[in-house]
Amino acid sequence: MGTIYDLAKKTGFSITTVSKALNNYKDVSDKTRAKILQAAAEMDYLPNAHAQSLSTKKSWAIGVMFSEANEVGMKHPFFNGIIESFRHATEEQGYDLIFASRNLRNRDMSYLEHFKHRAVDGIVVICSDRMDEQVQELMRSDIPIVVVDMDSANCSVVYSDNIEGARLAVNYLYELGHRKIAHIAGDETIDAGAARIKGYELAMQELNLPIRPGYLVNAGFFSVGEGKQAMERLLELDDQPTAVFVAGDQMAIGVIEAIHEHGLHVPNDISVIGYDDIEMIQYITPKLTTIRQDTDEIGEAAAELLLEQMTAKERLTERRIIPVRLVERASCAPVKQ
Amino acid sequence: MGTIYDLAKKTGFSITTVSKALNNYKDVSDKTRAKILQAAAEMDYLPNAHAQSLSTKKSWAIGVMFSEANEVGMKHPFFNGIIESFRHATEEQGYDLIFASRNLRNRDMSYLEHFKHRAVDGIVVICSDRMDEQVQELMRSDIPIVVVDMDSANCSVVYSDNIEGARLAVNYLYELGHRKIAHIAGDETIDAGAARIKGYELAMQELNLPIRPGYLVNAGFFSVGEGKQAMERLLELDDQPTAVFVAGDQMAIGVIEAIHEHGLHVPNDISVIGYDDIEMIQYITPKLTTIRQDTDEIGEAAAELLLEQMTAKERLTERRIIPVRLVERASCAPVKQ
DNA sequence: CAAATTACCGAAAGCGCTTTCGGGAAGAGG
DNA sequence: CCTCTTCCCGAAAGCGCTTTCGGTAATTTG
Repeated sequence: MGTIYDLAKKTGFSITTVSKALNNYKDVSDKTRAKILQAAAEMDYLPNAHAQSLSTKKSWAIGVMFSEANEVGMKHPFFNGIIESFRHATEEQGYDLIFASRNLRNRDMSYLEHFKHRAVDGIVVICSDRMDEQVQELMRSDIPIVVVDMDSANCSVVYSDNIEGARLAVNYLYELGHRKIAHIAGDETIDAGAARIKGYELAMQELNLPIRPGYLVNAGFFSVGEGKQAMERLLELDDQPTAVFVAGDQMAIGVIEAIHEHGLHVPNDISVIGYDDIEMIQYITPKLTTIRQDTDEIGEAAAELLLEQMTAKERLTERRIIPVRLVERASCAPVKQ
Repeated sequence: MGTIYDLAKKTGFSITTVSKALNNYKDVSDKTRAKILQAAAEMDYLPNAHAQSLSTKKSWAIGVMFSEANEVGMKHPFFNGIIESFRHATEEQGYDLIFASRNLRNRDMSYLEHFKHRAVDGIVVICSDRMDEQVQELMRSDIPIVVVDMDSANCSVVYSDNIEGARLAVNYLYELGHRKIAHIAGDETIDAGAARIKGYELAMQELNLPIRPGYLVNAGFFSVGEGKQAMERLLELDDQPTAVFVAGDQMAIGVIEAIHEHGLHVPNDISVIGYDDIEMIQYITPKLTTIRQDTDEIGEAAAELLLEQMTAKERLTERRIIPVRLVERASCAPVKQ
């Protein structure tokens, strides 16, 4: 591979000139530039990123932090769609992604510390838990940052229009004739959960529908199992809902499971609508009608907001809310007379 | 944050001594070490990773390359399970993962070049396409490397016991009374596809079952749609199989869809068994019986093989084959009389 | 008590690159 | 022909850290 010293020796120029030629400085003649590039190609020269970063204070790396709350990490079907799209967008600008550990030579360190150690140019955090101390610390720092799926006044954020999504869901059920509409909700400590609850309440109010006792049930953190449990609570009610709006697709899978185990049919007995539009719900029975979050667009928006800060070299606080849309499949039907 | 120069000034020692104290050299007294560590803590000192790497030639970073063949990247439900477990294992040893782009200041470069540029300590590639020129190049290099889901004599590899897996599947169907067993296969250019075909043929031979005309159908690259198409071909046969072993879960989903659309029932009319055990198949109808690949163990084994090389600082070529097991669910039934 | 260890510390070189600044040569202008 | 630009190029400092090697002071040994 070699260094610029080797290149300098080989071509007879100084390392200064070599470096300039490589970096397209204008004060080197076309002829010498050509010679140097030629020599570089011949010896497969590649600049050392660490030396460059040390000297320029720019690492061309973006640190990514996943919420580890549920220990799924990159397996999360919604988050990994976002990160994939984010990666594509930043890759085009020449950035690499680094997934940091919290372990430095067996010494524990926070994500912020690790990112500072690595001197990343920016940080993306994909996390729903606003109480996470690690995330708080990142947000307080002065490194360019964008956080996804969570709101904050102190840094750039991007998330879906959860209130509108909830409204879409409720209105859709209403138009199918449903009046007894329940909501299986995500925990209120999670922004997405709270916003969808709010949207549900708003929509119900706008439609002059009462939220009957027990119709708003907290199902925690979006897992299949929690969804199932929540639905079982609804099925115990004397006054059962005819439709349920579920705050997440994974939960909705559990919800459908519970309904089926109860001997009821989806959607003939109970309609269910989910949220997210993760891939697998196209393959369950019935195919789930849901509110689609556009992971591609979320990832791109996040990249955009972060790149903006990195080139401006200052923190900005922009909020980007991505529209959602309803995807009609087969889990909702007109209410039975 | 500050540098070791600041620390030196603050404590009155030389930067040499500061560095030694920080790195637990034994030729610095306990007293001065304590002072220096104390000062370091006070000023939130963190070593600069780039400077360290430049000086030590160790970056504590592992480059990861995903097969981009199907453009799913980190969304791939099987691969991302592996990478997640790999990450956990390497994190414990203090390594960070870097997902490289192929773009360096708008200059195209290969993954190998990029990894050299970043001076990673090792590389993990998760890829099934043995023809990928990028992967070939990585394997030819002298950087420690481990490749997952593919065989090679030139570097450390880890993959599932595909032959045994296929055999398990076929034998299981046989024990249920099936004799007309078809195989919907992955493409032979993919190691996993080829091995499962081989296992299928072997098992059929061991059981003295003929592979009837049209019973071995190539379904390409493991997608739902390709699986569906392949099954439609099987359904056109005069002599339809009573059971089909499908080389991947995603394909199996398509297979079931095709069977259902044909008015037949799984498993009463046709049994289907998949491969992988990705999460979503627990939620489809019927729940898919499958051969489970242990992504956790694969990721750990890959980490182990790579760490071994990185500490030995030389390339090794070890092959690790991870056992599989059959997970019985509801998509297979005894053959109809 | 002199000599030989041992314990502790620092000067300096080096890792590979960028960037400022100055200087010489060539060309332009009068 | 002389001065002023413009064009190219290189010396040197600096980025933050590691590591070798040598030196002094303190300690041990005989």
